[in-house]
Amino acid sequence: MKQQQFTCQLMDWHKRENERILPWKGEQDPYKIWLSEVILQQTRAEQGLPYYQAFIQKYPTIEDLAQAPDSEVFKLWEGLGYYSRCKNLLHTARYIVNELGGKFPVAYEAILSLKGIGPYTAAAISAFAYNLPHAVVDGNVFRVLARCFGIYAPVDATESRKIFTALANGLLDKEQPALYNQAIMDFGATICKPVNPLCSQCPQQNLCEAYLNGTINELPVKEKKMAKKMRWFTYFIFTVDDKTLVHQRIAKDIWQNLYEFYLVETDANSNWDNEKINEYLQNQFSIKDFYIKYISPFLSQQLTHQTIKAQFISVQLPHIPPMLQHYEWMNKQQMEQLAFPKIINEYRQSESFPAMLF
DNA sequence: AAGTCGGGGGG
DNA sequence: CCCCCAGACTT
Repeated sequence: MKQQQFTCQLMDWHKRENERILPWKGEQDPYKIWLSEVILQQTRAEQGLPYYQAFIQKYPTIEDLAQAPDSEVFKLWEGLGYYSRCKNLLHTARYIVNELGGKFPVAYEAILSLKGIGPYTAAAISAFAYNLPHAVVDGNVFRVLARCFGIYAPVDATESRKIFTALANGLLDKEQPALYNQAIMDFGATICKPVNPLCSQCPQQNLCEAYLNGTINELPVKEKKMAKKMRWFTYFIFTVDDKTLVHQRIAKDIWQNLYEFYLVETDANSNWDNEKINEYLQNQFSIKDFYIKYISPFLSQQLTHQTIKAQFISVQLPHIPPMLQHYEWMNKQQMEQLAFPKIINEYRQSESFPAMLF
């Protein structure tokens, strides 16, 4: 039976050749498992590793996390991306502490119902923390199964999930679900890699459809290709004495809950010269008495589905204009507590080393 | 079912 | 430059 052979060869590889070491491997505390899995959603292990360690050190228990202020947790998450994960993490920590007496749910369905926990993370926690027989289906598993079993169903189609999940659960070693799940993900990450997989040293050579048919580069199949948008951000950095205007992003858009400066988004690369800035400040805020300290060129940041071009215009004001009073004005020390998008931090860093300016 | 949400690393 | 990553949520 091919399925049993796959599992047998996978477990054998795991026990004898898998040398991948990560701090959450073998962990059984559901809180730590949960934290690591959320951090690792759509994130490479190497990228998430320092964040995991920082979170565990600062919040050793779920009670510690639940009691922490939002801003502090977002600051710790800063730079990791997909910030709704952080919001849901806090929400669920507080829910478990306040409504469930701090006891992490044990049943798969109960775990799945928590905010920020989907099918993958629920299976991972069930298996790693409680050794329950649920197979994880992540990007690694999609790829490994598509190749080994020659599955051409597109992995990014909702309907295909059922096929892969059913197959994954059929392959699961039900005597040791935690070990099996760890094995298949490590295998996908180190041997059956997305590009240039190490087929020459692969333990599944004898049964891998893609390898035997020479179709490794065709699998897995993806069908969606998202168009990229270009967005032009002009940030006004308004300062009055030692205070700077900041604003928390609340709209349904990128970087929700993070902070930024005063933003003007335009359709195209509009040229903000002195004259246009004068006109804008007078018309919008009735500001006349100001000093333009610096106009930066556009910095660029690539996101998955959009390219951000951001420009920074530093404007010193004699006093806080009435029309900008409802914004937050913070000094340097206060600003250090806030989480900013990467492109803003890049500018802020260059700002503190004027010699390095572009 | 399709769109949206970041940032880093590798080819 | 493009693709992918220990996915989940919203519409």
